[in-house]
Amino acid sequence: MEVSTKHFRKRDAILTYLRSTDIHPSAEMVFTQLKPEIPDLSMGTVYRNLNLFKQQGLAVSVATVKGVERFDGNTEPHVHFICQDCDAVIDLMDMNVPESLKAVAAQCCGGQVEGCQLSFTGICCNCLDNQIKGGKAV
Amino acid sequence: MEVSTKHFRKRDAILTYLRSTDIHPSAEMVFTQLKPEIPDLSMGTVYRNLNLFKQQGLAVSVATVKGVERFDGNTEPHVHFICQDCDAVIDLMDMNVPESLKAVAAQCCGGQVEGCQLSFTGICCNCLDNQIKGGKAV
DNA sequence: GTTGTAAATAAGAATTGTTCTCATTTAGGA
DNA sequence: TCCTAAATGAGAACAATTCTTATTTACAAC
Repeated sequence: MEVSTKHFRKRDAILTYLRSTDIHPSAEMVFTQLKPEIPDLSMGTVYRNLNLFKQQGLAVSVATVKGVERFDGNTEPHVHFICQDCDAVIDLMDMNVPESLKAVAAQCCGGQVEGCQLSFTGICCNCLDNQIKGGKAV
Repeated sequence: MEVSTKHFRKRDAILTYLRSTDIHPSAEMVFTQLKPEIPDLSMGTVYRNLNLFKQQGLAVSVATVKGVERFDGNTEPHVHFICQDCDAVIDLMDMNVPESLKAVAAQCCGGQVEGCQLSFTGICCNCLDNQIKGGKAV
């Protein structure tokens, strides 16, 4: 009872993982996650398929954190919080970007607006806790 | 009538250029711009000082476009438009991020919000024009 | 002036994230 | 079985960035 043919097993595994997680993984995080169950997976395949998903609109690049691109299988535009300490990329699902802004942006620049991205940076609650409990002076 | 001592001439030149332009240059763009007037400038110095400015809050990193970090000497939070065709990063000065959003974000994630970034992607007016005039099919 | 010290720098090596190349495997049709 | 096109692994190649080291510079103490 195979869900996917052998031919696309890796591609499917990458997309499935991307859709199942909310950690907004980098290519390497995807690789590390899937390697144990797919021992002959290679980084090339991960990058190749992530880029393919971007082209096809099955995934988006949500941020570049310390030089590393982060991906999201949730292509609905939503807001992110990026922790400067642990590099976590966290969904702020309760917030949404005012749809009206896109129209305003188009007017401002006179061009054709296709996407928008709102993200906050700071220290996430976990890292805040650790800083206090661990006595790590800020 | 030297504005800066010889010791800081390069650092100052980089910051001055960064503040004088609105093209949101990459490290290489800064280098290329200043090299003619400062022939012995090196890329190491550009990167070193850009990172220093970021730490000191004199500059910010506004985006990573096709793997290349882009800088801004204007540290006031404002909105950007990124052209997917020519990689231009353009200020949308008429728009501003609702200050209230930051508070909402802090509530959402329970962490400490320090900055926020709103950017739109699409095709800028120049590239739109070129596509039409040049007859380049999309 | 000379000496000493710390910061700034140039040059290029090293590192790292990403893309490319090419030989191999696989699927599916003729 | 043969053929073709797509997917892949492995590692080379590439590009952006950081690191290393020797040199230069400013400036203060002598």
